[in-house]
Amino acid sequence: MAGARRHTLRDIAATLNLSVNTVSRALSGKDGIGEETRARVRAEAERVGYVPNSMARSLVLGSAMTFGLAITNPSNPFYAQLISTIETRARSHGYSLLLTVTEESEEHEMRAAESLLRSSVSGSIVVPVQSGTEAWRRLGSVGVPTVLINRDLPDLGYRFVGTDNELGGYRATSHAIERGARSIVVLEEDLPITTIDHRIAGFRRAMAEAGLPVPRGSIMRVPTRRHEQAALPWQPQQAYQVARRMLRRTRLPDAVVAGNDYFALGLYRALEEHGLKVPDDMMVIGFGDHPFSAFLSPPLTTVRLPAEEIGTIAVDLLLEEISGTPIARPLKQLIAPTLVERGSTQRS
Amino acid sequence: MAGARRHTLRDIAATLNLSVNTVSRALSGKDGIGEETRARVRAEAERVGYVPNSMARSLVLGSAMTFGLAITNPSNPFYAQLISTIETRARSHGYSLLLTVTEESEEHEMRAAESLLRSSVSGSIVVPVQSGTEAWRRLGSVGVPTVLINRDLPDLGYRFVGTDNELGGYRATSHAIERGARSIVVLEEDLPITTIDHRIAGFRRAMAEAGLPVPRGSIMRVPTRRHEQAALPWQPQQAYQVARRMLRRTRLPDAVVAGNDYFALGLYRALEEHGLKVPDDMMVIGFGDHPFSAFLSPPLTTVRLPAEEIGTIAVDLLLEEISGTPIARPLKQLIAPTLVERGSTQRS
DNA sequence: CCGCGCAACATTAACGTTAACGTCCTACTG
DNA sequence: CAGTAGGACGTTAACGTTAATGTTGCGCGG
Repeated sequence: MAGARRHTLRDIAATLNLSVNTVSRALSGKDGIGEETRARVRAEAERVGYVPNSMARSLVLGSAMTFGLAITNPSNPFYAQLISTIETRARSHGYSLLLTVTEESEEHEMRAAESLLRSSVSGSIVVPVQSGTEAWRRLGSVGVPTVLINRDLPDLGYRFVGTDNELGGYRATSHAIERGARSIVVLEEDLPITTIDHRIAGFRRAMAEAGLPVPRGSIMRVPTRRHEQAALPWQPQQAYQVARRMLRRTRLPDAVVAGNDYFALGLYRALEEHGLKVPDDMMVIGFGDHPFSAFLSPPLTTVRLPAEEIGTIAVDLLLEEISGTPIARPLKQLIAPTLVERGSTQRS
Repeated sequence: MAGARRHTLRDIAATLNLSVNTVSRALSGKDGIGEETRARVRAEAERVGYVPNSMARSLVLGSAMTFGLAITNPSNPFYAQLISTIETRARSHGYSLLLTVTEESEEHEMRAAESLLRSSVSGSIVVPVQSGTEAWRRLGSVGVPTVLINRDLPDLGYRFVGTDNELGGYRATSHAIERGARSIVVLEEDLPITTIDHRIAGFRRAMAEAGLPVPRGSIMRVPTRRHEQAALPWQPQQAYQVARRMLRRTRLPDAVVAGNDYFALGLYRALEEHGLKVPDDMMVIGFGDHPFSAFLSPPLTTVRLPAEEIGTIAVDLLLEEISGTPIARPLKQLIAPTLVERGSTQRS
């Protein structure tokens, strides 16, 4: 790891007896440069392994060619795929990705926003913790294009791309009803997040349309304490315990709609221990279509979230906003999730 | 998203009738500044919402206070946790994280290295694709401290932190033998990666020590075509198909050691379809301890990889190298994985 | 043969910050 | 009371790049 100082434009200019500006223009392909000179500059740059200093470049250009991405938890498969999609798409347009992990903590979120601000990111894509709007308000107020994904912060008036969770909840529930369920329980995370509220709203709508009652106890909350285990995705363990509590009831539901596939997994175990068969004794529907879900026994019916689409649109929105083209898209954009029907709702 | 220009030190200096330098020192907490002046500066900075421009700062300081992280695939749970750990630890030391996704492609890797170089990262943590060393050689040659994780590139002589995969393979295999297995098959990914080779070497050592033969066909390869589905983790589907091929053999193994838990999952299905019970008819051991593995039926015995430890050490190595403290650690560091014994190897 | 225009380069300034060095004034020492 | 130390601030330069503006010299038309 030898500390060979990096070569600069000045170095090249000096060895070739040219001015710094000439070298700059030669390398950046601008005209007003003789072909022979350009070739000489290129050769020398190649020889010494010249790498432009993008900090100096950003400083003078006012743009860092970097997008900031604030994610609550990369171990959530949905967010992992978002990271992949966003990074790849951003890079294909010449932008780098500055990643911040907020761990569902407002304090981390503040630091993350501060960090993105300092770095003068050209734009940022944010999954807000949704416990406060302060952190991200400043980003917009200093003119950093910001797109919220997955969870909205309506107060800010930012662009938003997310899943139509209401529709997801509705489709999952309707599907269960179609397959014969009359009494349905929802197993949701214990976080004050709009995505969850919307899913529950969709559940209620489906039940109402079918004329089915939603008695007390239909919505069960799984305590997830994300703060303490930030690096881990939702633990099936907590859902398992809540499910066991549910199984002590005298009247059991015909179906359970779980807030994510890990919850469904915990439920699977509780049911197995209790001697109940999926789907004959109880149907199970998950959310997220995690990579393992298709291979459970029985394969899990689940709502597939449009991660790729959300990531792609988010980047495109930033690009359009930066380029100044008027954006012919709605301010808030909800992508419909699709229900993947599998064995856990397929009664024989 | 009003384009309010960002305030600079000069703005503050102007309104307070001070010099830029005074303002700078007041805010950065250096001495040689009157307490009253410092308070006035702080107040004004607060009032206008001053945010230091880290590009200008990096330019003059020569350090961007940024680490680069090159990951092949964030959807791999192991890498997802690495990202989490590394980001959090880096941030706690004041460093931001520039993330690049290489998608197991040498071409992407070249671009990633180039990008990190341009950004003058203070250090970088790299999971190499291992199809070539060229991309990362330059990083070191211009003095960027670089730590390889998970996969080594011995030619480069860089620091390396990874899992002791040989030991992992050995422990998994020994465990199966202890539990009575005599004929064992290994299901591994079809990539030319040292981690896989080491796991297989550990397998062979355990077999040899137990005096067991390793006939042809003991190592089965799962084609994974990562390039085509970069955003997805390993698909159980491919392992399932390979497993079915295996089940057509006349003599079946007593145990299968899978290269990762997704493979084990595919195997579970193949076995179930074939009417074979885990673990009584065949034991299964996975690699990675993915979050779902403890909740499979039966729960999967698997080798837990030390993601947190690797991420932490990698960041610490960079910090030490940057601070110039002599590092009292071996150049190559292998962390021992731990075997998590669960139901899939627990015969009744 | 004069002057104009243009190609090919050089010079200068600027981006926002930090570091090294200057300058002033006050207060203390002998 | 002269000398000086040091606190409080200002000035200057630098980081590496790009953009705006100068400066040559040469060819060409009138």
